Amino acid sequence: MGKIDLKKLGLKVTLPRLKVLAILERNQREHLSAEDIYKALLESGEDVGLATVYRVLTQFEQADILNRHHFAEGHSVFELNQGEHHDHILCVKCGEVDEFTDEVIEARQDAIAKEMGFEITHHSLYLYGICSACQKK
Amino acid sequence: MGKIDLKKLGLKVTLPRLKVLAILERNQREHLSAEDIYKALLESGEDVGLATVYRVLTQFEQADILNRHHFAEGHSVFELNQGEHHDHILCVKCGEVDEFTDEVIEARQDAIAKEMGFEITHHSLYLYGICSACQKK
DNA sequence: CAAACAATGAAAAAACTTCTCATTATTATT
DNA sequence: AATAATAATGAGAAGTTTTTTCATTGTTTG
Repeated sequence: MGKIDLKKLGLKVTLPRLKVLAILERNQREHLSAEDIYKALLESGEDVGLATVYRVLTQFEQADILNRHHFAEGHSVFELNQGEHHDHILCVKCGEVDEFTDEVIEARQDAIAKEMGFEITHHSLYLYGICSACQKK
Repeated sequence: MGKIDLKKLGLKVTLPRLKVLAILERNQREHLSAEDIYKALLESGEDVGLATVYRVLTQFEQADILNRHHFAEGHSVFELNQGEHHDHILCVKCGEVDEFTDEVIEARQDAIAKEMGFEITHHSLYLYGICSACQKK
């Protein structure tokens, strides 16, 4: 996978940015909140302020390095932009998050946006339900 | 449209609840935040506390009287549950919100949830883009 | 290596939401 | 219509999440 070049994105190469990036790369399957990342940094003995974490995440989002999600939790979570887009399905009981993609849905979304005169920039689709493990409890 | 019977829903019929309901009914095409509703009440000369507005909205959500949405704004917005489900398309420039429904997408969502072993409870789909009016600017 | 300027940490502040608690209102029952 | 039981309310405090401010530090370009 191609390394992310901060300089090319107009961002100075600083320790906080590299550290946040490292945390995200180490947790590619997770959806981390700003607080999660901040705690992970503290545990690694890094001295990065929470405000900086928020700033860096916002910059990374604008640079399309990562995606921000608003699950029904009250705070944002982030994941590295891994090239192929995907959507999410979440368990309302245990909080598990799975991913999926569906060509049919993608195509319909584009068609709908076109019909309604919108130039689509992005979308968010979250399915909420009870996962198989929680159904058995 | 059938009037909403708070009593049948296990909610006592109180002035704040009726007033919030009236605001929502008067703005069926809008997506109002708790603050919006609170301000609308103040402007109507009603003496309702913000905490009550939040409480009532949460109760209405649980009673399925309304839907809560988490657009990419950082706060919840609400709209009366008008029977038929619909999704949303939002303009990232002017903030306009339009609605749509698509049988194909609905069906695929159910199929995907089933495939993944989920018992689906609800979903949220938001398309973001630039509306036709803003494209011309 | 120095100057220009952007990034940082810490703390304060802002924005949104929930909680606490004393008071008031609603309801079912007289 | 009055009462008792109980739920709802308003005000403010407090909790969360996020942004801003500002003095200091770090990065980059030439």
